[in-house]
Amino acid sequence: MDRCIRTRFAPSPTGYMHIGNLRTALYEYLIAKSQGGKFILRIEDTDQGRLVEGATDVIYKTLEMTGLKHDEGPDIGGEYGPYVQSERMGMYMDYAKQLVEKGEAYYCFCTKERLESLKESNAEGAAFAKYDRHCLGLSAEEVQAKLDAGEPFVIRQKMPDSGTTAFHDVVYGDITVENAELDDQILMKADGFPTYNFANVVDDHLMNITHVVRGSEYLSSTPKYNLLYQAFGWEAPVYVHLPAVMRDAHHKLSKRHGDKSFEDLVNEGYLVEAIVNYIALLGWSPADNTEIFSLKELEETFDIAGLSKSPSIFDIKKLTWMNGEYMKAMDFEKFFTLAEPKLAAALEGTDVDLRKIAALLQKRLETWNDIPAMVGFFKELPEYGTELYTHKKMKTNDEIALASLEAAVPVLEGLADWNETAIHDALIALAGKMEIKNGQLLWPVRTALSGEPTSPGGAIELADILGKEETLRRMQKGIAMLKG
RNA sequence: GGUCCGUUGGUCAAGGGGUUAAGACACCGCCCUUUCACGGCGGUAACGCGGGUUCGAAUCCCGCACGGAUCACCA
Repeated sequence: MDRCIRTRFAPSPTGYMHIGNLRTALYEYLIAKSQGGKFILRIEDTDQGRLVEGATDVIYKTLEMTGLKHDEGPDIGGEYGPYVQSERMGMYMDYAKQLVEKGEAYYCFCTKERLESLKESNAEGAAFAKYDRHCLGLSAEEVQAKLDAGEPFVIRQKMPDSGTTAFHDVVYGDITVENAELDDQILMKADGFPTYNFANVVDDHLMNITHVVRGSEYLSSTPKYNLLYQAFGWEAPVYVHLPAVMRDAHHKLSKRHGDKSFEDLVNEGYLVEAIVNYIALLGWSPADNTEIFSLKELEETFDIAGLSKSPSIFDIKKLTWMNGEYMKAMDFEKFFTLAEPKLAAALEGTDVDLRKIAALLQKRLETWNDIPAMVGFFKELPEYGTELYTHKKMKTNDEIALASLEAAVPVLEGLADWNETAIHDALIALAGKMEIKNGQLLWPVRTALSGEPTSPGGAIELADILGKEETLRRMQKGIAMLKG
């Protein structure tokens, strides 16, 4: 009678989608979907200080763009709502009181000042100070009296005095800690709101979450979570802790330190599919060596056993490579549709054939943002030096280049039809007649036409796209430079 | 500092007692080619250290080192 798997993505609305969070969402989605389960979105917006306008929209938009479609959430409802944590605030106190009645939690009236002094007297270089359970000994009458007097209070979880707590994590295996290490953590704050840990446990249980998937930074607080489930008499979820996504060996990826968010990558010209594919492989590997996966294929292939324990460094170079693979595999019409705005912007004011340029670009483009630099010369011939005409492999130098260009001009001038075939045939014939290698003729032409050391396409393609008039003009310019 | 976790090439990683220790990115070389790229072929490069257990250890055990996480009335 295994329950249907339910995972949840519980982001706080910060206004952008962190790559690490997106990967967590992806794995949560895949764990559920690979086994026919449900993926739930819960917005954790209780951090009043960090509220950002429009931030929840970023979350919806990202899930939509990436295809991580949730089955339940604030925007689409579901039978376990509300799905926005701030709307659930009324429900936690009752659960905390349940625990008090069961003797699993207790009221604490200690002032912040007392807690502070506790820490200081305890400090000894060590930043660790357990609560001394000062209020645990209060009798029911004493508690009631303080409550009646309106004294501010918190509710603390009563940890076991001895023994150990063990739990199993799907990624990290069995983990055991001494209960003596555990602090009587606060469940309900003096303002009547639950702490994050407490709200999480209650929410996850109420939403029937079967697999709690989160960053490994929660590994050390998981025993407390587990004890909470036990205190309630609830079945604990399956835990799946994920290693961090790093910027380098020492630092997690962090927006604050300039690392790119999901939307930054999209804005920099990366394809959503490639980003998803790449981050799927950051911390997970399939049974075989496949690397290119659509989301659908991931849903079919994903296996929790492929998750790794150690952190992985985000490598933009590999993402870039993968992005190029997606570009190449794309249907040309789709590629053109996506590339056209960038092309049009870069080549505004010219009448070159954008489709032809796009066709040349598709096999060599890695990100959309590379487009302007690659095609700028179509609009305007850049300043360049004649050293470009010397190319060892093509066996060219200034002298050969000049001869080639001077010979090519009249040939091209005489062409009635201006198309790739005509240009190709004319130039190849000319090279034959001149008894030089094709490259010795074509390299100088390509150079004169582009003014760049590299270009998306060779002499023939460039001449075709630039048109007869502009081609000849640029060749004359080259001739003048070589003579000068 | 206590506790927990981690450690295979520069990066992602497979491999979990016997392997020439996969594959991918990056890098380098060669081929193809009108440049670059694409594509093809090839190359450089790794089991943190020290002890055990074993006929045999990257793999199991114990130490150590290094790295990370955590120890809030933050989430």
